[in-house]
Amino acid sequence: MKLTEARQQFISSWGAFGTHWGINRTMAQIHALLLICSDPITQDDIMEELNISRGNTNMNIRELINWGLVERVILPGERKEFFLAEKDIWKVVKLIVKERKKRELEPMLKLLDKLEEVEGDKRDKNIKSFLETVGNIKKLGKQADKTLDTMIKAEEGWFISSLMKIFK
Amino acid sequence: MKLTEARQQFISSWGAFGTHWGINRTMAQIHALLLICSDPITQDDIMEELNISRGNTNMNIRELINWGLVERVILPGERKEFFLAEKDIWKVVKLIVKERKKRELEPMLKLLDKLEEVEGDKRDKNIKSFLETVGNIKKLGKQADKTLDTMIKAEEGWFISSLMKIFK
DNA sequence: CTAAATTTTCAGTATTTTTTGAAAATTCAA
DNA sequence: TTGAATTTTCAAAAAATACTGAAAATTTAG
Repeated sequence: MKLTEARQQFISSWGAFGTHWGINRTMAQIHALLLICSDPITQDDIMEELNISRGNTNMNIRELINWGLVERVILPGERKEFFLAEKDIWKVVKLIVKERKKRELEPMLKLLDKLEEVEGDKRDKNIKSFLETVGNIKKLGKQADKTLDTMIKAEEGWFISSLMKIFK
Repeated sequence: MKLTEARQQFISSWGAFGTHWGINRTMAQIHALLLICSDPITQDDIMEELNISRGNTNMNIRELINWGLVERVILPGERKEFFLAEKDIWKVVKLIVKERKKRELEPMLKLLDKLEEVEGDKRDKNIKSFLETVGNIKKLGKQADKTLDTMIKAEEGWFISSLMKIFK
């Protein structure tokens, strides 16, 4: 396989992958492209490579920057802005986990706390079932939250070797 | 908060949660409803509670059954089919992980294997960068794959206590 | 300051995804 | 069997989401 084709496949499947994870296709594709470029590239480079409009490119780059996955680079003597992705995959994973934990897991846990205060006779079958479900989800969610916190702080080497010990 | 309101909030936020995880809103809402019902319920119950059409209900129940999250129950003396969700949250998580691993992680790893066979001079900056990115993602992906396999087979108690040891 | 280059915004458009509802298929009691 | 009850399918409609492109805002070299 030629590099050009390999790059295209990587970008397109990373994009499809993203859509299964609540990230829009274009954002994931731009990210993929930046991941395989060793040097910073411009908006126009991205527009050309992915065949997308200026507005679309701009908005999605900004979002990638918000996530901390991409940084703006100013090259001396150049008028245009350049963009560069974080290449350390472990850092990438941690950034994504951190962001999604904040956006999704934490609000969910807060809601579950509130829902446990539901009023009514605890012996009522419906209430019992509701509280049981909510309680169990919360328990697992809290554990996941702690584990992810540890992971976010961890060095890759340390984390992987800890996992290895358990999961040989 | 009254049970009715609490149930609604739970269902609606579980639905929103699902959309961030590549599961459609309705499927997640039906799942939420079934999770908090101790007894099996019918399609019509679901349609009424969630205000959705028969076709939509039917398709999404079927999908939940495909995932192994819900089972069809035939009650003696009843003509209609009833549905019941797996209530053990640990099992639920394992079923979801198993399904998504199969649908997403495994195909991705297969693709990365293929992409590593790209032809060309390994000293070319672009090829080098491409191979490095692909290789690193593959390495992490393989580790994740192994860890998830262990998790899928594990008992909750064992798994959580193993995590506790590391992540105190 | 001026104006060209560049970035950002956003209303309108296009695309994708989800939902509906009615018809077709299936099931099952009698 | 038969036909009423129930489930399933799927084309068309609606809703949600993403994208475009041109105008506005911003930046910077001279």
